[in-house]
Amino acid sequence: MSQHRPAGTPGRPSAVPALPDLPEATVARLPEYLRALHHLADAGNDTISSEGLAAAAGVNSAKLRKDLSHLGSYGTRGVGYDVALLIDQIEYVLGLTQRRSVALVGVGNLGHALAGYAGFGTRGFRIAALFDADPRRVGENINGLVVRHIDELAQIVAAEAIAIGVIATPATAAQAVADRLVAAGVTSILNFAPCVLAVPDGVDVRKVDLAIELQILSFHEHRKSSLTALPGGLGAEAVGT
Amino acid sequence: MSQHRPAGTPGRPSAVPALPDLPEATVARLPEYLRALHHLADAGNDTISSEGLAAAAGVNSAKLRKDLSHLGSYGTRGVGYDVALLIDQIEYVLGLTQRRSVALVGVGNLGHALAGYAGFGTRGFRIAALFDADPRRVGENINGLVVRHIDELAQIVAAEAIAIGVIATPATAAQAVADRLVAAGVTSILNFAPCVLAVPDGVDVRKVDLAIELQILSFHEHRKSSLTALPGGLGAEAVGT
DNA sequence: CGCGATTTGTGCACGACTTCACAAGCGCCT
DNA sequence: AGGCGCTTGTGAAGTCGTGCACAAATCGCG
Repeated sequence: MSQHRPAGTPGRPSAVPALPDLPEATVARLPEYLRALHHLADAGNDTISSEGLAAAAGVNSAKLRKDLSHLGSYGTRGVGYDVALLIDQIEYVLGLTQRRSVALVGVGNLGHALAGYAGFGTRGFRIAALFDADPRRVGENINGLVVRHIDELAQIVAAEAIAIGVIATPATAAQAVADRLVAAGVTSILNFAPCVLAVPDGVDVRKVDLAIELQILSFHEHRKSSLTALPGGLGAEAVGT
Repeated sequence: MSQHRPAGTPGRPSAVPALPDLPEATVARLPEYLRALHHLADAGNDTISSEGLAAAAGVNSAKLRKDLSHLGSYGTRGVGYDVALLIDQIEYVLGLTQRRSVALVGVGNLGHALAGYAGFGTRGFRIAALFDADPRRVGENINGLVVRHIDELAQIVAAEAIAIGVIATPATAAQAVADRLVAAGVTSILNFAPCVLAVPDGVDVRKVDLAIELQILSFHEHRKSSLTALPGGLGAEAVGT
């Protein structure tokens, strides 16, 4: 991760709250808090205690308080947190105050599903363009978006100021696609292909590999079954993340 | 996680190599090593150094050696690791020597894609049954599997000895589905619904939330853009995981 | 106005994970 | 046989994350 701190962080005019550099573990949990908060808000809650929010997000309450304290002091002792205010704060920190456009490359099995996934739209993102290398898929209309040929990628990414790319191609094509995305100016990539991507410094990559998740569960299954015939409960819940 | 250690671990007959209790972080990386090893094997490599494998898996070589050392000593100094042997060892530890059956609940947008995803089959898993609550979907044939009504879940999970369940339903249905899976005997759940699941001790849950991944990337985008006009490179690659 | 109940924010100790650096081991070449 | 180069396996130090426990702060009530 980046180590640089903005030179003038202390004593700034507070016009913009300034991004504190959060621990990566905290960043990974903020979206979960955000989801829980929206849920609470829909249920009509105006305030929520750290205990309550922690339960809704499935974490320890001390951890939650520490996470939120990194954003600043937005709770009231004896009362709890203002739900609406906290939502605003987290959305600001996560950069969700502006809807972010993403480019989705690879409209196969998984790509199709992602293109149609409503959760992106409701949580701050807009799929701005679909690409595929297969000419037979180009022109297809998915959810109101037309699939374009990947050769148009650079032009459209630039025109729409897209900074995030999603790769849902086979692993063999993923590196080439990543290279094209980076060349077009994308600086964050979500990779669903089961392979490691090499990208320049300054480009962030996150990977989601569905088979890996199952293999991790398989390990725990294996472990449990090799422990049968032992007295006492096993006690395992919410493995890893 | 489980704290119990098998009472008789030291001095066992070594008929079965015995599962060492691995650090969770190591377990999460083993599948990645496994994928890289298969790739190397396909490319005709018989042995591989920790440096080489680490590069292929996108990790630090010291970390890789420590991870593998937890499985036992399967490398040769001055030479490296025997690819085939290491594949066997990792597959054994992950419990992939037997193909594991999984039940997939929810055949919507995402469920469809998962049902058709070839990566499961090639990496140790078999989708043994599909379920949905919507009668209009029941009976549909996806990839050679017939969608069944969720009321049949208990019976089929028992009959096929299914231990792993995948939830690809809307968030509103996820907890109810999880309860039914657990009641039917499933002890590991992969949850794609954006919500927290409550399950009894002894049941493992892993969660994949696509929007959360994007939100984490969004944070880093926000951070990068608030750092422009600063001298020097930013340097960020392979954020978290 | 003061007191008690409640809840946040945080210092601190602990544990987990990472990374460096190097001794020990292995094979090859002479 | 012996030495040299390469690579593993691991001690040790450092970093990061977690969770307890409590002081500080706020509200409501008598």
